[in-house]
Amino acid sequence: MSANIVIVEDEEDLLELLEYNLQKDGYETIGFLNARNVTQILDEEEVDLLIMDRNLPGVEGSEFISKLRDKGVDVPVIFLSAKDKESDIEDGFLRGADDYITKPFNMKELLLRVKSVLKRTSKKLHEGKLAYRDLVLDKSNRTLSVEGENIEVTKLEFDLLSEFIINKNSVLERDYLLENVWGDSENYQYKTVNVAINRLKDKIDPDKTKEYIQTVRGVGYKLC
Amino acid sequence: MSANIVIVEDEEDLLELLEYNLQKDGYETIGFLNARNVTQILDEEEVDLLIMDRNLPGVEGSEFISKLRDKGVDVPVIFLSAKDKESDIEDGFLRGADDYITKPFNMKELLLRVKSVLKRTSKKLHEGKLAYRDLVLDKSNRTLSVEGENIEVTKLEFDLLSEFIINKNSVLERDYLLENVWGDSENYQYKTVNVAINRLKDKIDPDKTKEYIQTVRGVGYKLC
DNA sequence: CAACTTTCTTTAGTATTTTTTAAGGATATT
DNA sequence: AATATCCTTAAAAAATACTAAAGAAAGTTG
Repeated sequence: MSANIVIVEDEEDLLELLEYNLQKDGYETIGFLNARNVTQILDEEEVDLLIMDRNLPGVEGSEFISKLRDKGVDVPVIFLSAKDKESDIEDGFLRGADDYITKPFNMKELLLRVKSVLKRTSKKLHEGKLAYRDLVLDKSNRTLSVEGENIEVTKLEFDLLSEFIINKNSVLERDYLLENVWGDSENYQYKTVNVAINRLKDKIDPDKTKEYIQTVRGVGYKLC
Repeated sequence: MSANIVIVEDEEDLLELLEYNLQKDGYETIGFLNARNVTQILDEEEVDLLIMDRNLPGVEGSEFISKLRDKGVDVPVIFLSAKDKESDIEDGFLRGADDYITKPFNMKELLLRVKSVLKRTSKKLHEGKLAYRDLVLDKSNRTLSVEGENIEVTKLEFDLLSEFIINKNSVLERDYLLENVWGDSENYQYKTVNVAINRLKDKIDPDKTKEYIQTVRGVGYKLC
């Protein structure tokens, strides 16, 4: 499934050019000539990226984003702007933009920045590796190696350890784990987590010398 | 605590300039003239960002990052490059960089891009820490350090000390503490607070020289 | 499709840690 | 010096976690 991109740009030619190029790269685009109906779209549709001219007639682009952020909308934003004075660049970043491109710009670079922002915001579901100390998880194979040795893990164990590596050094509460690994904190009791974690501990550190996962009594567990 | 930034740049003048400016902005920097010992540093230290020239003698910057990613190292990377041919930009992004700046660049923009990358990658840098004098509580780990030394604390002790740091300098009555730390002032007697506080005092100041928590006779306790 | 295997959840009993209670001694306040 | 308040200590109680094993669910194989 491809990403949905909303573009707000008052120069009609440029808007068309952007839509054309982004669509050619396989993205779904929705174009606007002003910021008026954008908020609504963000509420209703799954929007993955917002590309926005800062110099819109009426509302200032950065002002607009600032308000969005205040409302808790955290869609990634790339600003487009003719200005390149330093103060403006600063303003753009400070107001919650994820990237900033000054006009005139190279279309190819824009496409790459779009790709880059999407890559780091989308959760990188089935690619790459996660590592911590001598634990290495390979997401594509769903395999685990400990100190270079391959260890068989079940789906649950893999997901659980992923969550810990992503949040290394933070204590994860049982409720959080049930919600984010099991996907439902209502219909499981927290002891389920205990047992699952101990099974995992046993697999990654059978001699109990490494202390990868520590239990934080009364709170949860942490990887460190 | 500020972010740690590793910079790899073979032009000595530029490296110095970067270090100077980043340090001025409050970051800790470690500079390298080549990629040789960088891997080691990434293993050993908590590195929050890697700024790397792509055109290093010997190893190609993007090649280097590519290998890091394969090993599961997920430190954010900003590439620096004199090249601006399209094919290069693409390569740079595809190999796991988080941002890309072409030389010659505006130092202010670099600083802002650094800030931006750090903001989205490590939210927990300043967040979630409570500190007073040389007591530092990290909420995400639930760890306490006193004068830089890590001290084990239980859930109750952690919550208790949190309450004191949040309300530093004000006297907290036993009833208030039972209500806000224990969550119930009905079913506990106030002596419970005494014992808990003394246990805490003992942990954070075993020699009794610091006087972090003072008892206010007839009223309660305060941290100062 | 039934038997089997594997994985996961629940339960119960046990072990461990933490917290509370309580009593006697210490300290401050009047 | 008398009194109220607080600290220290130790033991009892409570909370929490671990272990092992049985039951349930899902997937596999003959």
